[in-house]
Amino acid sequence: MSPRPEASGRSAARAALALRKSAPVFAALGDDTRLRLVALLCAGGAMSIAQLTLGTDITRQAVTKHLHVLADAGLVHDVRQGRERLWAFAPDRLAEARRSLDAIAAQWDSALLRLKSTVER
Amino acid sequence: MSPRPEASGRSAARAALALRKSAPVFAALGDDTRLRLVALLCAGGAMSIAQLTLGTDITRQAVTKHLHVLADAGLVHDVRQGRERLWAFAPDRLAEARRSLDAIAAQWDSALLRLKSTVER
DNA sequence: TTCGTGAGCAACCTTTTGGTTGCAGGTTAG
DNA sequence: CTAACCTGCAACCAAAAGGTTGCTCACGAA
Repeated sequence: MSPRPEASGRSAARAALALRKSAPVFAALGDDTRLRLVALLCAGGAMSIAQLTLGTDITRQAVTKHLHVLADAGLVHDVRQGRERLWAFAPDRLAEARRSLDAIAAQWDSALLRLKSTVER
Repeated sequence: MSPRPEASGRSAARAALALRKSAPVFAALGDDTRLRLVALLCAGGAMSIAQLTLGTDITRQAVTKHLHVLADAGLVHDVRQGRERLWAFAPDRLAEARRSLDAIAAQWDSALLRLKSTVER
């Protein structure tokens, strides 16, 4: 009876917790500048703050703040190297967020299926 | 030559656009209350504001504001019915956001692969 | 018709956010 | 050693976000 399609039980509660845990990640991604930073670090490997500021129209300090927001959300981590500080993408939290969205979508699909079967009955 | 694995060309630019488009969706999901609302509407079908306020410790007005934020992000839409107004989940934008996260993850994986092959060479 | 209920609108308040400027501290190249 | 460069910290500011209260309006049932 385990693969039963979500009877509002324990697994739903677990999903809700995972969802609440992903909220800060979504909040961190919900900004153009930060989303761009994530994409950059994701494609180009670790970069310094100065490099990340290049190509932006905001101050280095603003970029620093955004990086800290991303770090607090666990999307990014820093490595000190000499006089620079390199920032790198950290994939774990984003994977969690991805699973959360998948869970929501799956819940929607199953709700649609239930509705359809109810109508046909 | 179309399914070439991302040579930083036109398709990358298209992905960047899709990403920027998803930022408002992530911003809308980046709040505990709204995430909970989305999960509710996703599982339970359309609901009125009064119903959605039940089980929350905030005012009906606050819930209304959150619903408007979600509607602006395209995650939810409303249907007027008599004196009530029902809110329902709208899956399209969330699917787009999901694809955006997938694209980021894929970019990360391919970057790792490139790095690995470079090291081995 | 009248009363109860679900909703809209507007004003207001506090906290957070996104951004800036200015200055001080390490590090590395010449 | 010294100058150039990358970074950190703190103060400050304007705008946006999250929330509340108070009032009004529309609908439905009795």
